[in-house]
Order: sequence, then structure tokens, then C-alpha cells
Amino acid sequence: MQHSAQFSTRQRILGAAEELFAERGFAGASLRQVTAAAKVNLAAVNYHFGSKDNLIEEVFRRRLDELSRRRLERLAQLEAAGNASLETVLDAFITPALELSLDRKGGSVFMRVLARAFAEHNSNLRNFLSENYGHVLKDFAASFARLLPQLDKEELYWRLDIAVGALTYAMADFGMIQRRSGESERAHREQMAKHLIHFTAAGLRA
Amino acid sequence: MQHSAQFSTRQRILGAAEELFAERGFAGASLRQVTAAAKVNLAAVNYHFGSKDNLIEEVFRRRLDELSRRRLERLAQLEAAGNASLETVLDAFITPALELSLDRKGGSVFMRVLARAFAEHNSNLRNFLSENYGHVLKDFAASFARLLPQLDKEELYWRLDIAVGALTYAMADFGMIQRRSGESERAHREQMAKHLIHFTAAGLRA
DNA sequence: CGGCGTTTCAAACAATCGTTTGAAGTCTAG
DNA sequence: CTAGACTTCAAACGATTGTTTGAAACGCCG
Repeated sequence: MQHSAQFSTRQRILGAAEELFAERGFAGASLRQVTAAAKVNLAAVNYHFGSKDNLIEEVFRRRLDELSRRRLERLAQLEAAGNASLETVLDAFITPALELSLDRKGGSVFMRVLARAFAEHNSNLRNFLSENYGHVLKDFAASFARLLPQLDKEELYWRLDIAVGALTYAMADFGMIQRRSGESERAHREQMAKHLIHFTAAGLRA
Repeated sequence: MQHSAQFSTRQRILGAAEELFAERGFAGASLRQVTAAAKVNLAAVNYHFGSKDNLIEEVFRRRLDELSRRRLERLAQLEAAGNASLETVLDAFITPALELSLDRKGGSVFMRVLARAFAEHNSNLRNFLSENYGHVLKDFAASFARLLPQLDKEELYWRLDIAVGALTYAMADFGMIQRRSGESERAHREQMAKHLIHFTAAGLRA
């Protein structure tokens, strides 16, 4: 590998793939559409990633490595400071995703790609995500268990399952609420995060 | 159209398509896979439905016509009897979907297909669903507005948006909770509905 | 400047895609 | 029993799919 040239090509492919996967799904976006959008040669995908499936995994890895790190970092800070509450722990989960969404170019579409992964029954993809990033959900679940000692394990898992659904759906912006014309993207998503934390905390507590 | 023969073929195609769309997505499931699973000739799809896109719409229509009717029927009964509460209105929305899921053969996968529709950015599909079944969500939203008069319109819509996400995700069974070995499918889904109503009511009320 | 990994490129691969065709088959009404 | 509408069928259409190929272009080091 060289230092300069392949960087741009790899990154351009990943960006275009992310966008098209969000818009048309993994099967719906062809490599020709991806390479055309990235303005690179068709063969570059197989040269840099080996196959379409590997490209899909790499699209996840590029974002999830840092997202997971930040989430766990915030969670650890809360636990260390003794500030853990339903609201702050939910915030630790949501805010890094929010910041990713607001990152210049492409961050917001990634949450849609992530939501698509839930819809896919594809066991390869689910195993990849579970093996590499499952520990994040595990740590958060442990934190919630401490904060909701009155709930037995089964009750807790039901509620967490529902909460993950609400978070996934909302962060992917699947809903009907549109950003108001005068409102910035940042303000819109911060509003969403605020309502999401409030709603989900109440549901967990209920 | 004849009375007997085409019925079986049409229905077999719809059933197989529903199952494969749930498993692999609309783009991921080919007509050859569908017709092979349905044990009919490849050309039968275009003969009976005209195109793949029309087949997709028909998969939705077959289930949503009755599902919407039952939901509105229950909602009207509640309003007429003066029994409307957050819990009963949520029940009116969820229970018909639950019954569909428990219907013999295929009902349970349809909720997964429906959830995929949310993930698709496809504007044709979204318009089709919004035009034909949007009034159901409208009626329920009006009912919730009456039950939550302390919330202004914007606050209410945020919460309903989040609630729809939680319901969609959960009914599609995207979560991590697996049915316990001793437990029947019916018992599992009834548990889910119970927790879903409890969680969502608390979130709306919060 | 010459040589050598690295990357890009146009072209082609077999396979599969949604759709169309026209003939063969099936059924019912007269 | 026959006429005619309806349905099924094998086969093929051109377009598009992911992937591979070998040569051309590139960039760096000696």
C-alpha cells in the first residue's frame, strides 16, 4: 500500500456506498452505481475491498469503531462520577450518534444504513455486528439493570428491546416529522434527541 | 378472470413473495425465487400482477385493507363507548396486528415486510402507503390528541413519531429477545403486546 | 533515469435480472 | 362437441449483476 493515492479512492468508495446503501439498500445499490457516484473505476471495489460483502462490512466498521468507543467512554465517565441516571445513560448512548449525524457529510445517512441492518435477516451481517459491537449493548444493559433494580431480568430485557427499537427508528429519521423550514439540521436533531430521551426514560421507568 | 384456477396461483405468489420480501428485501428477492417458491411459472407474476412493483403493492394491499379496517373499527368502538384511554387506544392499534401475526401461515412475516417499507426511501412505495392507509394514522393521532390535551401539537407529534417507531420495530420482531423454548408463539407475542402498550403509554404520558 | 510495487483502467466473463412472446393447455358456455 | 376466453408454459429478449483479467499509468526509491 502507498501513502497517498489509495486513501482518496477507498474513502470515496466508502462514502458513495454509504449513501447509496442508505437510499436503496444493500441489494438495491449496485457496484456500478457506487463507483459512478464515487467517480472511480468499477474494478476499484474488488481491488480495495475484495467483494461487495466486504465493502458492506467496511462501511459499518468505519463508523461503528469510533461510535462505540465514544459511547462506552461517556458511559464510563458517568459511572466513575456517580452521575448515572436513566437520562444521562440514554444521553451517553444517543449523543455520540447525534454528533456523528451532524458530522460534515455522510454521518446522517449512516444511521439509516444501520437501521437497514436491523431489517436485514442476513445472518452474516448480524453476526458481524453482534461479534464486533455486541459488547456495547451489553455494557449499557448492565448499567440500566443497576438503575432499575426493581425490574426483574425478563421485564428489563423487554423494555430495553423496545427502547432500542425506538432509538433505532428515530435516529434513522424514518418517521413522518419533517425538519421545519426555518430550522437547522442541528436544531432538528437536538430536538429529536431531547424527546427521545424523555420518552424512553419514561417507558423504562413506567 | 375465472373463478377457480387463478385464485390459487395468485395467492401462492403473494404468499411466497411476502415471505421472500421479508427475508431478503424487495430488491433482494427475485421473481425467479418467488415463482420457484410458489411453484408457479415465472411468467405468472407478470400475467397476474403486471410487474414486480405491482406485486409489491398487492402484497401490502392484501393485508393492510383488513388490518386498517379492524384497527379503525376498534377505535370507533372505544370512542363510542367512551372507553378511550392511552392504553385502550394503543390496544386498538396493536391487537389487530397481533391477531394478524398469529393468523395461520404468513401473517407474522408480513409485519417484517411492513417494517422494511419504512426503511425503503422509495417514494413510490411511501406514496402508495400514505395515500391508501394514511388516514388510519390520522384518526389515531386525533384520538391521542384528545387524550393528551396538555401537550401542544408539536410535542404530541414528536411523541407519536417515536411511538410509531417503537411499535413498528417491535411488531416486526427485530429485537434481540427470543421466544423461550417452552413458550408458544401466541404467548410470546401477547407478552410483547402487553409490554409495548405499557412502555408506549408511559412514554406518551411522560 | 530506470526499475518496481501499487493503483487505475477498459473490456469482457458468466450469471441473473424483469419482462415479453407465442404456442399449448384448461375450462366453461352455448 | 365445439368456440372462445382464460391460464400456464418453455424459451428467449436485452439489460444489468458481481467479479476477473491483463495491460496501461502512476509514484517512489535507488
